Amino acid sequence: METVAVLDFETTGMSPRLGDRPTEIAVVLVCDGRIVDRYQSLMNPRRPIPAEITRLTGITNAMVAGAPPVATVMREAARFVGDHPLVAHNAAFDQRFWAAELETLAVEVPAPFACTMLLARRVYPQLSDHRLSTLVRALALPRPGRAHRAMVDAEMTAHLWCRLVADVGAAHGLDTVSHGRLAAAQRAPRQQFSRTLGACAAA
DNA sequence: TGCCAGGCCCTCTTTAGGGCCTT
Repeated sequence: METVAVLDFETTGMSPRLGDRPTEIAVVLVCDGRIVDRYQSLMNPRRPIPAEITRLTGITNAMVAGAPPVATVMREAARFVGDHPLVAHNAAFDQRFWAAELETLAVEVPAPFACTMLLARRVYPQLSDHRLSTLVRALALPRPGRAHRAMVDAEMTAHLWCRLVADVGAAHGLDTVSHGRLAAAQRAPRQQFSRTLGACAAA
């Protein structure tokens, strides 16, 4: 049975290219439709957290002042993820920080990302928007705590991933829906989503 | 000085523009 690693970052801003860095990471391992392991840590970004981001996440400069350095936490997180394929909501965002920080540590990042936001746009086009909070509410998924903390968002994304796998399998008559199949189909044009899934199934 | 993400998607498009989504 395939295991995937669902991750979520809290950061000081939107772009590592502009100097933003992670303040917290959470990774949950999902196998056979359930969470089987968890990793979570605050980290010290060595730059101030803007007030508006503290208001959003609740993570303060005082909270990260005593946290381990980013490099230490990222090495631990990379070991925890191992070779498992990755999943995130709006994965382009988390992938940028994942790649940027691991690149500075000379750690290879071979695992591909699947994006629950791109997939949700394909699978639930009737919804008004595809924010994580909207999807959790619309699909009646578990909400384990305050949103915009890494572990809560990672767990909500994990539940969304499991629901997507189940719904795609049921809608397309597939016994198993792998990470690779969904990652390949998530960027297909909307009209070709089903055909791409079928092609991946036949391959 | 003033501005600064970026990839995807839709449409009043495709030689472009703007909304969505993450913090």
